[in-house]
Amino acid sequence: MFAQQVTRSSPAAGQLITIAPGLALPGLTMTFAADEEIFGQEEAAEFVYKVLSGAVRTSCVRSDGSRHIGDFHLPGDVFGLAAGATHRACAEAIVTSKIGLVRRSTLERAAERDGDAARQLWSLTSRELANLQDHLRLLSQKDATRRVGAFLLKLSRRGSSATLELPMSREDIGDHLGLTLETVSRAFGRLTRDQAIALPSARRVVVRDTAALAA
Amino acid sequence: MFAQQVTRSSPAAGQLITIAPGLALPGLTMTFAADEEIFGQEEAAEFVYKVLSGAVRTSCVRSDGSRHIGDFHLPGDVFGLAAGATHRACAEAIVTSKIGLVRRSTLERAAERDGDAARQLWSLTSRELANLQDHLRLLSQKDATRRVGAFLLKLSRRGSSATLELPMSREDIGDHLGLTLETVSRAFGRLTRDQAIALPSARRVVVRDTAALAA
DNA sequence: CGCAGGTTTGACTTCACTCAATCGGCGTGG
DNA sequence: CCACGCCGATTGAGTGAAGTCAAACCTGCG
Repeated sequence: MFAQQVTRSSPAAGQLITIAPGLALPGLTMTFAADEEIFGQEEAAEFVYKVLSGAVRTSCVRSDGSRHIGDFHLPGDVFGLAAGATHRACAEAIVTSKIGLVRRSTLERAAERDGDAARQLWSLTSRELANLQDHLRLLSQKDATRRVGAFLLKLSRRGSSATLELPMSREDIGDHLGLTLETVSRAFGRLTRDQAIALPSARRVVVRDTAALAA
Repeated sequence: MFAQQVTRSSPAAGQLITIAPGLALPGLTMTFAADEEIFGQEEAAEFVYKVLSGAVRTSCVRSDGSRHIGDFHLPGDVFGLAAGATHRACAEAIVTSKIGLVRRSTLERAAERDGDAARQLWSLTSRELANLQDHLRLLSQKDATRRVGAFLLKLSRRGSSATLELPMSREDIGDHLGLTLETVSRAFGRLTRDQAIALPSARRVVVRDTAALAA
């Protein structure tokens, strides 16, 4: 059931990781296999992470055993920045992923030295917060099809092409949107029938009508 | 239907507003009547606000006309900090509220001068983000009673006494939790029957069993 | 070629929404 | 001081959308 650290690569040190435009800091890169844990809930927050390739989900388990996926992180995204002393969620690679790591202490020293770096970090956190507010608005919306549509729309805005390659399963999407995997699947079906998207395969989505998704 | 600026007080300038522990900045205080707008959606974000007394809701209207309440702000809370150039939501006083205002430019100058101030602001934003993540976890939970229970629990942790005075209506709570006002009312009823809370009056809640609320 | 995983589809149930009526407190005015 | 009216809250009946359980279906991979 759980991630096994089968193919964790030996860390490569001495890399420069670009945390924000104009803010590159020394760190290391590691490769994580699918379903491998990057950091755990309640774990001390030692690093800040950046997705170089692959995809990551940050999730936590509720008291009733159900899982909540806070967010998905795609190449270019920085995550683990919002944590306090310990992580409030765990992060796992969805597919094989190359991750850049920068020590928080490195970050803090850079912020102290350089006011511009501090502002970049502040701005990064603010943008993350705005993202979260959007997602909140999405979730407080009830209609399942709209939720899935908005989710796909957000993904499609990231990619250059109209075709999306989904790294995550229906269950992952469900746990992110507060729906069951069956409902997510039915929403895909309805969107396909309504010509809003096309589904060449289960994990490949072609966005046909962005307006219909936003509806 | 909408806020009317009936009793807006003339602003009192030259006050020191405590934005964060050890970060008091010059600003002004204003008093807003119930349902009066503090700032509007799409409005330029000129100030950062702090609740001195009363209660505030930040909300926005979705494309389908329904209202989403992002958060409630109680005395001591700072809001409007996360905004970019313009506000992404509007803020209204729920009851008569005294609000402290500090210009963003004042804040930014303080952050540039003083590294510690910058860190305080960063930390404030991070805490707001963590709050939002909690709320997200709450919302992706389906059970209406649990949502309301968790909401009351969060409120009760703020107050010193076990008795809560709710400034907001059932509809406000519903728009915050993604429920209808009737469902909120039924959840209150169920929690009362289960001895988790007592309801001396509609707007007064006595928390009897915190464990039952968390369940 | 067959297995295992994720995905789709189906039948049934449950829970929240909708619409509607009633209740209750509070302020106003007679 | 009491009666009325207003507004928010509660309660009820019926509907609909998503959840649950279960079976069938791909599809990539050993």
